[in-house]
Amino acid sequence: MPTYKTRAQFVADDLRRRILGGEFKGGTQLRQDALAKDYEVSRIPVREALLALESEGLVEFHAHRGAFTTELSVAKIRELFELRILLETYVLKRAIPELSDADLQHAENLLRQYDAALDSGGQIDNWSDYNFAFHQALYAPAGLPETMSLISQLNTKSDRYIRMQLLYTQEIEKAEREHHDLLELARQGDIDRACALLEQHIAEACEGIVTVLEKRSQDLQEA
Amino acid sequence: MPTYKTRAQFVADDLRRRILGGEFKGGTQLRQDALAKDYEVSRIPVREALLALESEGLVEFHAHRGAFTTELSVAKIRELFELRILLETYVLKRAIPELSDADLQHAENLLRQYDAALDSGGQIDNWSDYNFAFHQALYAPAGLPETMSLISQLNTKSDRYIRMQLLYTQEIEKAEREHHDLLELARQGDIDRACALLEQHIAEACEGIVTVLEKRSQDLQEA
DNA sequence: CCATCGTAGTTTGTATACAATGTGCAATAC
DNA sequence: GTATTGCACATTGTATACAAACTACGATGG
Repeated sequence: MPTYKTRAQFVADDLRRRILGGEFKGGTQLRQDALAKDYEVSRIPVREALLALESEGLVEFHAHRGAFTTELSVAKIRELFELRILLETYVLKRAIPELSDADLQHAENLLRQYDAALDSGGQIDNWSDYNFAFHQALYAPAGLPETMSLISQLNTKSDRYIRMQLLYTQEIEKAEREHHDLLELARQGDIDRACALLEQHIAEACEGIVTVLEKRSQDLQEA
Repeated sequence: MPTYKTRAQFVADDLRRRILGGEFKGGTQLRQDALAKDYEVSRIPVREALLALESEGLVEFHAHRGAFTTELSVAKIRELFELRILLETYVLKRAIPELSDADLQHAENLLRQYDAALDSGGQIDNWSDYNFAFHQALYAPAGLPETMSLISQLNTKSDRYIRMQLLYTQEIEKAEREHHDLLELARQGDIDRACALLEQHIAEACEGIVTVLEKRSQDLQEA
């Protein structure tokens, strides 16, 4: 918890937002000089920001050639989502027996805010944040911070594609219903069915993304 | 695969080696100026190296206060090793059906080099590298690069403690025998027993480390 | 005597300037 | 006409210099 935010962190946060928002197509070079001008800082904090994003898997550095935004293949996306299933069902299983009333209340509050935001016109921009916050609320009581960190990583990497899917399909309501069901199963302490639902929840999101990607690459070939 | 090595990468590699080698006790501050003098470079590449190590979990940055080497609690070590069991048995299960004769030969060659190095006086320094290379040889055929990357991360984080354990106990020969058994089970395609052995292999290493750590902290309290 | 504030000194964070490397185009040779 | 070489330019990587923030210690007030 840095009490103060350095310029490098500020640039990193904003660049992450822009990349995840889809502003740059995969493989585009991020010129340090241009970004430095954009943010009215020198290239040093920009470099540091890019290095931070590299460690998150959002950009790749090639020595003396610069930073390029990464693009995931369908195979890697499937792999990421398989990992998410493995890790997230693992923590959920550990978390459910530890869930306190306060934890459940907290998760429910998140869902309510969420529903409210949906009704007042879909704010897709920060849907990902809400989404992860809800999952985190269910997972955190397991008391496995390292695991949570890995899950967070995986979510960041796949975030771009989740947003893309949400733009093309109307999956938010479905995900939302599943979230309510998941919370209910967690409340009942039904570990097996909760994990099964979670697995399905993630797997279907994956398939949705792959479908969109393959459709889009077909469109590109036709054009 | 950078064709050329920048100074930042060189410093990062050497610092990683030093940290994992136990040169710095947990929580010590790494002063950029001192390191810059050490390596006869400016502070810029040193900063970048420290940032890289931060993303690997070996150091922590506090804004305007600098970088400190991290120290893992027993709870976090247990968590890391649980994650290793989860992920490594997962890839092993996927890898075994894909293992070609060449893959098995490669793994066996690594074991031989390893045995030879052991006989000619224990080279603990690069034991970790050999160790990971062997495991990687068994896992790689699964064709799951993202998963391998996570496993590699977890190994890096726990590496220091593995070395420490090896210094205090004579576990290398035992690990080595288990490696031979693991290879044999993989060759036979016995997924269940191979995964069970792997799980035991990792879990026992974890217990060994925890034992050493708790003994050491007792010694410190007495002193 | 303890707490709080201010100041000096140290260390980090960032800007500017320079060096090193990669890229692309043009000129030349075949 | 094509391939190769060399040079100019653009971009990254690093050094130096400066600004900002934290720490520690002592002075001042309660």
